[in-house]
Amino acid sequence: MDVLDFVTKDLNPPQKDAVVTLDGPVLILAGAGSGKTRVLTHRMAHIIGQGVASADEILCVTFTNKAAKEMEHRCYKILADMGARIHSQLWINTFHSFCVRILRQHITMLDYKPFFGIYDSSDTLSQIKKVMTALDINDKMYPAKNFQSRISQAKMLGLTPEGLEKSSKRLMDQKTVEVYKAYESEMRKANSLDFDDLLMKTYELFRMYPDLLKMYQEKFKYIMVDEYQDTNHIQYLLVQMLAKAHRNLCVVGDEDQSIYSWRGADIKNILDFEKDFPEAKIIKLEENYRSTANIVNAATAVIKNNTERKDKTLFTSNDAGDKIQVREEKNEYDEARFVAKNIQTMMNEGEGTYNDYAVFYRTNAQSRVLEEQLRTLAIPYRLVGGVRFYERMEIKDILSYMKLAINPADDIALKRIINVPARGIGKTTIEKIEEFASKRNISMFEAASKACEERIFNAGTTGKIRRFIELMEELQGSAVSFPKLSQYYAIVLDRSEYLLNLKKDESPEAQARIENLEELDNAIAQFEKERGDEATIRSFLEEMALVSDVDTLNQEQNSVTLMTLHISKGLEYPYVFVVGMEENLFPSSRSLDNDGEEDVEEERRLAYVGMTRARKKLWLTFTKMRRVWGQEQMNPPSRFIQEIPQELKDFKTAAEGPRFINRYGSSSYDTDESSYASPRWGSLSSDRNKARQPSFDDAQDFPDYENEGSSKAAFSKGMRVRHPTFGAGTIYATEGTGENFKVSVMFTDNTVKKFVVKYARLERI
DNA sequence: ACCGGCTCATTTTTT
DNA sequence: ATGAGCCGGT
Repeated sequence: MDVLDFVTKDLNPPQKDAVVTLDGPVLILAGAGSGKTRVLTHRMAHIIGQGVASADEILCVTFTNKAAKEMEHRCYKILADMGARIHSQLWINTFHSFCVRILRQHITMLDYKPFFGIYDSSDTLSQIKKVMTALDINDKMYPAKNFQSRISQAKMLGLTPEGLEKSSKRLMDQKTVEVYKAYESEMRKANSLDFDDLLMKTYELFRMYPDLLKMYQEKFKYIMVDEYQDTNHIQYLLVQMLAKAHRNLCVVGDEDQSIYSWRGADIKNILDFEKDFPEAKIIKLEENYRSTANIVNAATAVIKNNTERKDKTLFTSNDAGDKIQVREEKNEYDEARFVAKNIQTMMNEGEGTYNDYAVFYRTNAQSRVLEEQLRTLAIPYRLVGGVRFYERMEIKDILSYMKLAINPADDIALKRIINVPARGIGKTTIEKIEEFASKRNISMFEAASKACEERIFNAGTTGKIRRFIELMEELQGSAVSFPKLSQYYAIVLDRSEYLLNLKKDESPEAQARIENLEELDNAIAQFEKERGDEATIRSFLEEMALVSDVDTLNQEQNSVTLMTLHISKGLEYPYVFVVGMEENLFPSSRSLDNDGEEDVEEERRLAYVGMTRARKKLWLTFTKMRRVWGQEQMNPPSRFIQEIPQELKDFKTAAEGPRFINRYGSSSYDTDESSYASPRWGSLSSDRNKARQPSFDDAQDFPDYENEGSSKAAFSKGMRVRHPTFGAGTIYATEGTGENFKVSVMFTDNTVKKFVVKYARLERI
């Protein structure tokens, strides 16, 4: 069988079209359950199988590690089935891991040291607090969280501090600019990047070095972006930038499943794709293979109420199946019991396994009651989301030891562990070190060491600090001499006396922490197994920063899944309960506040996402009364329930008193209360890696790229230069020699950028 | 340096 | 209702 037959067999016509159309921009509007991943993987296999491009000339970007892994797995599988040989690695990444991959190679061109650290949002927040202290900004009047989100928003728009300054004139923004600037310079000192930086710096890199960009533009002959409706502006810019040379950009998404505008996703990116690429081919995948007809039709009816969407209608040839079960209960306890009882009953009737059931809710707080009721009926469940593994205190602590050992400039890591476990180095001492460090413009680690030499502290304190420094120096040494990650982990646990301290403590919390550290040990073992020689301390830290949940790695117990509607995207279950379908909860009251219809539309998309997760049967429940923040509230049933056509739903109530029956116009409410009337129950490596990866310098594909600019006439202070992206400017500082010769240029708009002359296309003017 | 009580906020979550 | 984070007292 030839490649074409192989990759298109068992596909419907639009799917086939999507797999076959390789050249030019393609927009695939993929409805829920329409076989999107299948199309993407087959398309990749098609490209590789036909030999149009090799595996490493295709860039595929997704949003979550999970999606990337799944895609990679399926892609390798079909390639193997096809008998295709792959000679290089596939570039299936999340946006962030793609950027890390680029930056790991080229970040020195942005004047960072090669092994930058990655800060998660809590590290970022600490950093912002640190900066605010230095700037003497009151945390009460200006909460650090606000700055964090503003800075993040700016970065998602691709705005540097200077860019932000120009773009806005409002008062608070002036402060934001100030904090942003200082934050930026602190991050540079710490040689670390936050999540937004990963995207932003990559964008900057490509803007500063057009030749480098060109190399990647030419390398990636085909680009595919999954979940395009969730891209934010900087991601959009990156994609546009990379796709420029070949214009072989294929984006896949569903505007009806855009539920992340509140974190910067811009639905316009998908809605306006045809404006960006007028020659784009539009392919709609509208046939749903997942759900019963009743579910598909109900979801379709709901989403039809949105105005901001493309013309796309989901259909299915599946059986009608059961009607949507709409259920009213008295309060959230009864609602939870209804869910638990139904699962129990169905399980007793032999309907699937616990894994087949999922319960979705709008807010995390709703999970508690559900958990109680499931426990009461001894139904195993697992909660997805909530506190993430790597965000747990003990995990972050130990990782901070490792981070600091590798990057002594990481002040945030140092502050985290200098007195954990307690070493008698108190708040005052830490503040003094911090002050000392900022005065001399050195890292806190250096400052601590200098402070000891210069007898800044009394003998006792000096001794304590000395011991900490010695510990860290030892760990720095071990990082080199014990290259095996698992060994190193054991050393850190031991030498830091972290584990010892927990073992002394006999509280159940300490016990749980020890278990988590064991879990981390397992994760490390797993990581070593997967990566082999590449399982270095650095690659592990990177993995921990970029991979969300270790929990999902192991346990495969049979249990009911509880999660928010947001997390449910991309998943499917035979039996789904969506609870709390009430106005002001879902749609949330916030979305109703501003009378903008936009916000409600996003909630509606969320409802659509939730409903379309169900394969066989869907329950939607609401309550007459619910306790929210200690207050009893009565809310009418969600508009989304009412938007489902009468004939598709089966309404029952177990709540006495006035009913919302008229809102439904439903006549059927044989309450079936008997079974629920019972009284309520009780409460309830660096160098080795370098050698392996082809570095920027030996990019043989682009011979002229290398030579260009490298031997240009010397640049010196005061010289006027022109940069292809930023225009004219003046050199006001130079540093380094030979390959490392760098110049700082101030452009006409007062922005300053530092270039590696060898790679920047600077022209004298 | 540590603990305990107080205030406050509280959609949604990835990386 | 609940938990996290902060301030102030010991």
